Amino acid sequence: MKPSLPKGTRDFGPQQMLRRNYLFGILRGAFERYGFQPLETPAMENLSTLTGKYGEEGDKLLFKILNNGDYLAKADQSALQALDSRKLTPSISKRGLRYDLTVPFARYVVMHRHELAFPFKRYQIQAVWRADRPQRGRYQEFYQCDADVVGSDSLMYEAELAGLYDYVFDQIGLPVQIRINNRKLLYGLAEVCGITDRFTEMTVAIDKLDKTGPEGVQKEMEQRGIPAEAAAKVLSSIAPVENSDTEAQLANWKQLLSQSETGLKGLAELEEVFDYAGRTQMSNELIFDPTLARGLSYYTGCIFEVNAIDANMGSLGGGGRYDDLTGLFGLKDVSGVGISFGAERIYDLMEEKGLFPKNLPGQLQLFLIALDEESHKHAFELLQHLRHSGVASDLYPEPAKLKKQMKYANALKVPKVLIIGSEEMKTGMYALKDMSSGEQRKCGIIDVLMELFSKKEG
RNA sequence: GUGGGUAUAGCUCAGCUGGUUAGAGCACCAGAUUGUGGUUCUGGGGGUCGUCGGUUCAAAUCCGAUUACCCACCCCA
Repeated sequence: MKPSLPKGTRDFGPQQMLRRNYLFGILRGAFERYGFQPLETPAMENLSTLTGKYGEEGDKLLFKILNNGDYLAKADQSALQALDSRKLTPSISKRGLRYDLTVPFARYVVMHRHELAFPFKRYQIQAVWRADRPQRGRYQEFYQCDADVVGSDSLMYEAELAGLYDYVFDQIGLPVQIRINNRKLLYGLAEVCGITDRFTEMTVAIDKLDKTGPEGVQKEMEQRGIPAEAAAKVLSSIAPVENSDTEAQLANWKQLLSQSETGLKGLAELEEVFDYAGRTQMSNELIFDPTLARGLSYYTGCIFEVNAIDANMGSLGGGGRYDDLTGLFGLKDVSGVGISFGAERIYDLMEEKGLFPKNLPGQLQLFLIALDEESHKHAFELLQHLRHSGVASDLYPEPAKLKKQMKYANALKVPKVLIIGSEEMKTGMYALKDMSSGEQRKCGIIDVLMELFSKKEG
């Protein structure tokens, strides 16, 4: 049998994993520093938890798990006869793979509402699965990295999440632009233009601005049943005003939305977020962007998106506030706000820009090579000392030919090799070789340790 | 869900309108070099040409079906 991989899935080899772990480590550290607590939920959920949460499209993309045992005996016989897959599904599958991290999180919050201290802040880094057709940068199994707060409508959290984005991308060494808008402001715009019945259509169209340009958006809105004049008004309103700062832009919008209560509320929220954010030190820019819409989503307040400054890649993360996340599970009026990091894209960009450090945590640091039986035993003892001193190290399983062992060390990409023969064993002065420069010198075990630890810090 | 592409060595791919024994680069193994990898040179191993069927004296090559993967759109991360 020929080994193969299901479509849209990937193996992550050792070199890739070291890099992924480095990135996830930065995220984990940042989440924890900002007071978010870790959470993991099962790979599979009851189908009843998942269906109906992602729209009709989403339901089609759910991976369903076939029931165990004689599932056909318990199947809906009439649906089976009629070859009606949709009707048959609930009777042969009661579980599915998680589609995102937000819905399982909402389920968790509702189930544990009496034990949790609100506001509850959690982060979650786990794989999710979607039965989408794969394409470039899109997989059926991929990781999401989310941080959410539920149980408070304080706008402090919006500013905090912007700060979290800033902190993470600063640590990674990737300059970004953090954009913020408010769905209420967009709703106000729809009110002013008289198209509240086409609000979702409007946001979906606006979302495509950077892809299709103003003409494309105009066309899209008209196709979706928005009158041409109203569409033109929407476009002129969100068009960038040259040489104007955030303050001036917000003032401008205040005038535009003076007849819309919702719109003004959105503006006031944005002002408050900027007030909080202004009291923090940020390395990246937080800018108001009225063209940010975030499509069909369930967001109801502030929304975010992050883009790399000098790379034309899609967004590296996004998020926002949703007023009634847990309502679907019967817990009303719990406001939440959260963000997500597009780890796969961030990874690709880091690779492209060479942002991964050369010495990654977890990488083997030293490889021991022994040349005869006696020195092999000696090396084995030495190895235990090195490991207990905190050096990630290894030894070839037998005193094979030096060439063979060197070749192995090279394949492992280990930065340094320690060669031990009878002479070295007697004197305690080992041959320490740097694999990239090829330089080699004799040194005692203390020197070896000093060399490795000084390297680690630098 | 709609449309397109590809399938030949472990990997990336050549192989013209059908015609001897199916090739290259990388990788692998051995030697040049009995205490030095990565670089260089020499040699070597490795393929039912995705699967099934059809056309033909003859199919990796033409035709059909099928399976798998990839790419684009929709949507999304």
